[in-house]
Amino acid sequence: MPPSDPPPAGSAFLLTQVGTHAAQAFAQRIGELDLTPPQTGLLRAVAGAPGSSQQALAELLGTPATRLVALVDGLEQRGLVERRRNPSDRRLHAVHLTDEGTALLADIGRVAREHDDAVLAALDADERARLRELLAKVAADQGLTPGVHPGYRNLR
Amino acid sequence: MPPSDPPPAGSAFLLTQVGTHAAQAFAQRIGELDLTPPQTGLLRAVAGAPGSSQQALAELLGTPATRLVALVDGLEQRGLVERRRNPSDRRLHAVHLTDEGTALLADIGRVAREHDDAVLAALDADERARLRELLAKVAADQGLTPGVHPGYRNLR
DNA sequence: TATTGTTATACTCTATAACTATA
DNA sequence: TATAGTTATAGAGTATAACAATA
Repeated sequence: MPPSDPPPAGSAFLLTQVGTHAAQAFAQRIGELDLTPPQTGLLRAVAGAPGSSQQALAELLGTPATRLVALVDGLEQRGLVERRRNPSDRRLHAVHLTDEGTALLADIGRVAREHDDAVLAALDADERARLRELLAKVAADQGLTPGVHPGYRNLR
Repeated sequence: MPPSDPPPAGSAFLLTQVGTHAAQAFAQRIGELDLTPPQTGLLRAVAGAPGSSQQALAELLGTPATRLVALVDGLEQRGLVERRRNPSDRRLHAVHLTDEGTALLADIGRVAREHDDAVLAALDADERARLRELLAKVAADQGLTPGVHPGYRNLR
């Protein structure tokens, strides 16, 4: 008998299973801040490239511009981001974090670290580092943009 | 400078990112067989426990019974599964694979292996085994049912 | 009265297409 | 005529609740 049988459903199934679980757990946890995962991703994107146009953000996240409008609407109504018109090209809406948005981003970071610890509770520091290495290798090979969740991608 | 900085977004983010990508890639691939991921999961569940009632399947997958009705409907119309009434308790509908369903399951296995290879192309055999180990450890700790995708779970 | 399965309905999320304003 | 953003509309997927059949 070989030392270990081939996995019943494949490693990628395990990856999907655990990844989906992690996504659901994060959604629940970030819900405590009254945020959805897409909103959180947008806040992060704006923080990483302040003043981007909505077109640029849509391009970065890989989502239709129309979806971005609704997302920005929600965050703007809550005072987390603001649209600023560009005087030299009044078609553009530059999106910026407000002070409140910046403050919330710190809370998001804290929640994300708690989430990280909870999901990876079974692994020690070395194992987490090893997992991160392996996943980073796969992510790079698969052409994933660092920090951008593929849930925005238009698949049709 | 320390040997490695803490990850910018956390390892669990990477897990979610890669896991979501894997799920999307699988959805696309299994679409070639005119199946959705939920349908695929149900076919596997029926294969693993033939003759289960719809209630039992719903319980196993963690989904409302009403959703199962629609899923079984779709697969039954395509001749992949069949409902058999239990003569001793005519409320129950035992779900079984048809011959066609069994044949399709073999195709699903082939597609799943191709998917596995494509997603994990960046890793050699040892690395894949290590990744599988780490993910299995996390999955067990997080209480995930082996072989059952958490996408069915009712979260509200 | 309890349980299995079904149907009816509504809600959320997202995409496609038409529209407005600026250039 | 082209581009940024918006609004209107429709579709897929899923949940909740009411219902029918059987026990």
